[in-house]
Amino acid sequence: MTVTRRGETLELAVLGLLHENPMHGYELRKQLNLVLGRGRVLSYGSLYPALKKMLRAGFITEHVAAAPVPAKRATRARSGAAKTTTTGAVSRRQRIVYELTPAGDERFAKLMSEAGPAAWEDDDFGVRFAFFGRTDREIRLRILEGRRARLEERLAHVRRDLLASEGAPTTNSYAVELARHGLESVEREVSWLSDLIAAERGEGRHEGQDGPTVTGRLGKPETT
Amino acid sequence: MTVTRRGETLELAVLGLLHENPMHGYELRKQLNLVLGRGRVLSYGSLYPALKKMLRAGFITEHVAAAPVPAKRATRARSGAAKTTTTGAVSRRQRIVYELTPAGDERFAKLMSEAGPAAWEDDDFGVRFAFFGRTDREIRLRILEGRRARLEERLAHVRRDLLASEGAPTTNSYAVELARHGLESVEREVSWLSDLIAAERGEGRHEGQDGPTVTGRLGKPETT
DNA sequence: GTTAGCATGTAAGGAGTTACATGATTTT
DNA sequence: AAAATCATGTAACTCCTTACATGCTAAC
Repeated sequence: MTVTRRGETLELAVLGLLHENPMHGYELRKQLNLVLGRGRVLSYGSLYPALKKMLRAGFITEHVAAAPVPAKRATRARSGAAKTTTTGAVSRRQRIVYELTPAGDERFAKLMSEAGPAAWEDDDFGVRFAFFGRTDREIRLRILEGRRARLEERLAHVRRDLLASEGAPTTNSYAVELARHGLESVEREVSWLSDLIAAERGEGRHEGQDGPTVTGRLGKPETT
Repeated sequence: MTVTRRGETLELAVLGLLHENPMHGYELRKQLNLVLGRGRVLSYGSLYPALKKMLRAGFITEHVAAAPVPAKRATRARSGAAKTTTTGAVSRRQRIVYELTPAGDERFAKLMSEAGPAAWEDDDFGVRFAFFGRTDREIRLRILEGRRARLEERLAHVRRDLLASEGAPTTNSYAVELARHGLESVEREVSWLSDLIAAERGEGRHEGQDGPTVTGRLGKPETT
């Protein structure tokens, strides 16, 4: 019925992340929080059932794995002395690692290529953007431009309502200030998008091997 | 059980808006979209049931009213010539106007004074901020500071996850850029809050009659 | 030794969306 | 004449959160 169903967003995000590398739930969630953005924090009550569903659908597989030795600190804390665990290797905390199946891979590609109107909405956009590394430039541009148009539409709408509300008997300055601030941050996102679009277009000809097309603002600030 | 229940946000927003002036559903929704912020658009499927619930609770009353003459355009378009409507005055489209009862007034005051942790969350914060005009400075400060702390906590969390993800085998530049952009806009909100807090503190002594305490950034840009 | 973080789940419930229904009025 | 906007609702459904339940491991 509906062109692009809600709820596929989470699925897409999981597929995308697992495509990069296998992960267990707990870590997956942390990555999802970044990718889903807006400071949203996904609950386990959402994540695990979703994973189960994807398992049933055959998009992912699970297998129990031992957590790798904590690396950094492991050098010092208790050298030999394996407790009393049956297996020779120190039985670490168990975790369930999820991995993409070929079917999941296909599913991911399919969802990514369907860049319908839902892709310009907040969450969906964030997820699709996060996986631009594996998206054709044509689609990248479509999404970026669609998103920008969507935001501009939003701006127009809000500005309109804001003007209308100024005619009201009681003008609430705080509400106006709030709306103004909101407007400003949307405007900022629009210009961010414009930069990205320009960069994407600029790279047009010599497009090729290296991942991200962004140049202007990208790059880690001062981390080494 | 829970300190401040979800779902009270919409109720609070409606109470606050109706406190300013009576309104019908359609208009209420527009105002709510401003106050709820983030470009969220509330559906009627949420609004009307909520209003019904508040009616039952006795916080608001409804009464049918005729829409006022469209005002602006009415001056030119057809001067005298009232169509053929039975009533002397041109029978306008009917609308249901909602008004606050004394009980609703009380309810609003009560909810506003309970500025618990829920008040620093996105939606709740926006609503409370919008009604700062009728909030004590003490509470205003508590909310502003709580909100700022909440955001800073969020920042720390995201930055932590971001660093951790950089150690991953596959570093996804787009995801990083997305997170960076998100971070930036949260940082901007923090400084906005800091300005507001400073302004709020500055006005400390000669606090009094005029509504908003904000001075630095407020004021319509170039409208008139 | 206690707190904080790691790790995985389930059940119940709520809040809100979508889709459906319907119709008047205004603007182009 | 058509399209947009105004205006009010309901029913089904879905996604997600909250609260519960459990236990290991690292750091202070």
